[in-house]
Amino acid sequence: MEARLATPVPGRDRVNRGTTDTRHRLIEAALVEFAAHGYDGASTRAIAASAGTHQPQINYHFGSKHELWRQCLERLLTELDDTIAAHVQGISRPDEPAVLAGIVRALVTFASRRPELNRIMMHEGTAPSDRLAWLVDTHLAWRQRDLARRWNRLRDAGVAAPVPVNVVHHLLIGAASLLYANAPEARLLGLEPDASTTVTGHANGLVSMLLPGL
Amino acid sequence: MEARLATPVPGRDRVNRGTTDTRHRLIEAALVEFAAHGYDGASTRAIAASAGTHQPQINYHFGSKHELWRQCLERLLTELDDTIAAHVQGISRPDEPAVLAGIVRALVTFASRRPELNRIMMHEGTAPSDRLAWLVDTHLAWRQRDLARRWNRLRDAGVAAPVPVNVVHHLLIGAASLLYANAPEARLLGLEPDASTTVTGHANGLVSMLLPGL
DNA sequence: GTCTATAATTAGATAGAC
DNA sequence: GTCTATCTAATTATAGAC
Repeated sequence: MEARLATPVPGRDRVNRGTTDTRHRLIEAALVEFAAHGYDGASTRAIAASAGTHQPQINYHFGSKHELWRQCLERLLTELDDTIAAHVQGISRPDEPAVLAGIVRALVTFASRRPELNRIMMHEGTAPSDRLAWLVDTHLAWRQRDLARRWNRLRDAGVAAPVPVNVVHHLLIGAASLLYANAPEARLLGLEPDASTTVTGHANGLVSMLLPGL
Repeated sequence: MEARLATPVPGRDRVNRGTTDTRHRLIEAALVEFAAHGYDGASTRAIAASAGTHQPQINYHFGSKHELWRQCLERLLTELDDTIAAHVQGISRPDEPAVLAGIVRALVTFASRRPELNRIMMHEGTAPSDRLAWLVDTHLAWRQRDLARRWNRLRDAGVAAPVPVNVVHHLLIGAASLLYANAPEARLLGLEPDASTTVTGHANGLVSMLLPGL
């Protein structure tokens, strides 16, 4: 593993910043490390250093690395739901096609602003584990079923592209998020995943591909 | 990291299987481990055990974990090129739209049969590293440029969907491969990424989405 | 609640017998 | 070329001072 960070709170000793503040900084630092290097590749020392504190704080505040990871995902999925809700509420005439278009735009927007969720999902999805089983049972299954129901109705109505229901979830998530999940790679290729023109062009193109009858 | 494997060649001692045989078995085992757990998460001990040999064999045959990883990618990318070539050669009238359709079908087919390449790419693309820089320089950049040129011509001809060139590479790869890269997740969701009906439906749907004017 | 010190385990790489 | 034994460094988690 490449060297990354080693600054363990320079100078100040035993600063009490309150429990919620340290917890939030640890979660924010952890979700970035988990996203960049995967669960096994992320070290609790690097996370603590990035949060400006020391490694044993993780076990004090969360009990274990696993529980810290779990709370990172709760945070990220809450933010995703907030983003989707905001996009869907801003629709003038909310019929079914417009709502799905709003969800697609929300997925692209969120992936660009918070690439960490899709990065972690892509790391976890490559092998069975307790973490993956928890993710699927508590957060992924109902989302996949909800999209499948919407897709079936839109296919029947003739507005959706001829994509089978059993592949549409991963096709949509992959098409919407890989550019941002793999942003370090995209930047080396000369692309600009962070540019607002990139994101809006991406969202518009994906919506018109998925819903040609809109 | 979860426990996985611990069977270190039971019984037979110092069996000389020839250098190429052991090398091939190590590469095959390594690419599966790298795909499942990422570079940092994959242990050379687990790789060697899965290949039916011992951990120091990796350094004997490859010099380092990094070089083993590099040779895994050479192997996988060669197989990808073979798959694309086979799909493109089988086209009766090879005009530009038909060739791109063949490439798309090849990407979906290969992702389903050899999910390890896309898994490793998704792991590596989430953070800068020497490995990522090597991947982009020697294997990814020309592929992205080739697709961009094809896409520009097909957009001008009016057969391609209204997707900007700067996002089409990741949109296509993500849409084509996430279902198989994250197959362990998909299976927990009740999907069947390995079924031939899934793969052909996926490929057909993606082609008609990307090339509505075909 | 924060910090230092450290225990217990595991990592990749090397030396040398056969 | 294969195997055992081992070195050094890194990992997560814990004990206890302040």
